[in-house]
Amino acid sequence: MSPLVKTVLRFGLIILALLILFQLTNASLFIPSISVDFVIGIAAIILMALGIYLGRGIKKEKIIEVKPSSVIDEKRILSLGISPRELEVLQLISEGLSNQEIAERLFISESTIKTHISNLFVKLDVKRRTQAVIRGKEWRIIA
Amino acid sequence: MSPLVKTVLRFGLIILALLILFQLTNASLFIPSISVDFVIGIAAIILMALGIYLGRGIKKEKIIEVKPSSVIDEKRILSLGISPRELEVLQLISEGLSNQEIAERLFISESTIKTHISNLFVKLDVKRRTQAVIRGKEWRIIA
DNA sequence: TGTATTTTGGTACTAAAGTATGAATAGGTT
DNA sequence: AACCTATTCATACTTTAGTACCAAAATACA
Repeated sequence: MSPLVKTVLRFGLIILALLILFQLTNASLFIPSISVDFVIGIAAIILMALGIYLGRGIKKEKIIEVKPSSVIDEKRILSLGISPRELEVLQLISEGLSNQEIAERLFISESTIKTHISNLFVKLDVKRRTQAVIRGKEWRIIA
Repeated sequence: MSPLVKTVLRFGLIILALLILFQLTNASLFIPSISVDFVIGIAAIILMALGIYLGRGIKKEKIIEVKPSSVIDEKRILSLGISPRELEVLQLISEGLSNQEIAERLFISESTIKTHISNLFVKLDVKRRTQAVIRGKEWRIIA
């Protein structure tokens, strides 16, 4: 089901439930055999069930927002002064590539890769590529 | 807050809300200036809010159940023939330690660490420690 | 146009990682 | 006892990683 359909259904349910409640209230006023307390009880159950259903829907969307928590923190990248190329290299390091392989992938010399990596280590405050990957993920600057 | 306290609070809220509702209902019957529709409206809002709050709690627990999906696959460790010591070394590699640091941590020589690592690489079918970490997590043999 | 940053690359070096091979020891199994 | 596996360690070696220092282009920017 599309989100739109779901939303329409939800609001439809709310309106329907409210209508039924008002009708029940009126009925209870004219038909003494149905106690007001009974109506209130039914109303309570219906509305709480509705609330739980709606709350679930709200939460579901929130979960969807939370789950892809691997959103890159652009601000931190800027504050660390990490250049786009350096970030690209870091990403490839995290994918398990060697300096040679990264160089071939980016069509530049291994020498340049080493420069980028050395600069990265300073900015990330690490000593090894394995630590760089951990930091990169900790600080959400790579996926 | 502990889960027990939360549960008590929740049910306390439910009872409180119901009591208020019944009181309001009685009041509306004897004081005509307060319309029944008004009471029903307030009841609807309170109960739906309560329902959403309760539903949120239910969902939160479900999320907690889903999150710790990183259970170590002991069967795969055995099938790969990875020894306890090798696994220990792999874990420390994944924490960003150098061979020297791993050796000091485990009170054995760096030479032994290299042996373990070489054997690990064969079993994991990788060429570098960065790849070993990726494989280790892919195959759920490390956290 | 001048300036700052990024990107690129080189050389030379040190350090770390990884391979290959062999071997000793301890513990558990048959 | 004989056997197997895990663990340990060493030597010698090759490869990769990483550092230090420098410098030329390219790019962006005011």
